[in-house]
Amino acid sequence: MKLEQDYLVNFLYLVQNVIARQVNLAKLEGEPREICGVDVAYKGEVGVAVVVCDGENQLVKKATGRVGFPYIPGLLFMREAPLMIRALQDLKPDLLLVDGHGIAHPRRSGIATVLGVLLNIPTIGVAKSRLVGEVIEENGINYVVLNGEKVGVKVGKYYYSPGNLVSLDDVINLSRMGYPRVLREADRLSKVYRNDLKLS
DNA sequence: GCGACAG
DNA sequence: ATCTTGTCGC
Repeated sequence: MKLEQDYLVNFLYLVQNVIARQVNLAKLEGEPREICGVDVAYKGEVGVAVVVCDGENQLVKKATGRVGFPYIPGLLFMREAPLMIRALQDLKPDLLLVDGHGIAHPRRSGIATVLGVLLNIPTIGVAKSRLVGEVIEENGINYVVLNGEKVGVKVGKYYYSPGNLVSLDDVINLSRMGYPRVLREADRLSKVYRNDLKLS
């Protein structure tokens, strides 16, 4: 599968626009009790999604499967969201951190937003590099501005943006706590399981 | 046409 | 993301 300029891309853009319209940027209410992080590692065409959670009972869940969709900037969700959803299974975290952007996206529909809307849970996107927007400093905060609107913040080398059911302030608060442990663990474990793959 | 472009 | 050697700095 190597689509490039297909009608499928336009269709997926339409899907993202519909999802973006469902986003709710209301402030998170109360302290999230269970916070999870999700990431994916690959071994060729096979992907391993890992979810790591903090809270009452810490837990790790994973899902493995062949990934048939290619990586296309702006359509990352098509490549990784399916496996991430499988790894999450019936989990309903109070907050899910996703490796990638939220509304700091061309159509305000990054993978964190897609997961947040589809699963109807609070999500925040944490990316290692910029996809869109410009970074503008204001009152000591480096905002990611898109079309004149603040859609996220940059702290160090990381970009944080709302996925769904969280406010920009919630995102700023999280960004001030350093790179999330659950994400670092999800990243580490996904690679561990990836390496243990074609063996045991 | 050219450059940019999450993972 | 993944591949992949050596090198710079704390």
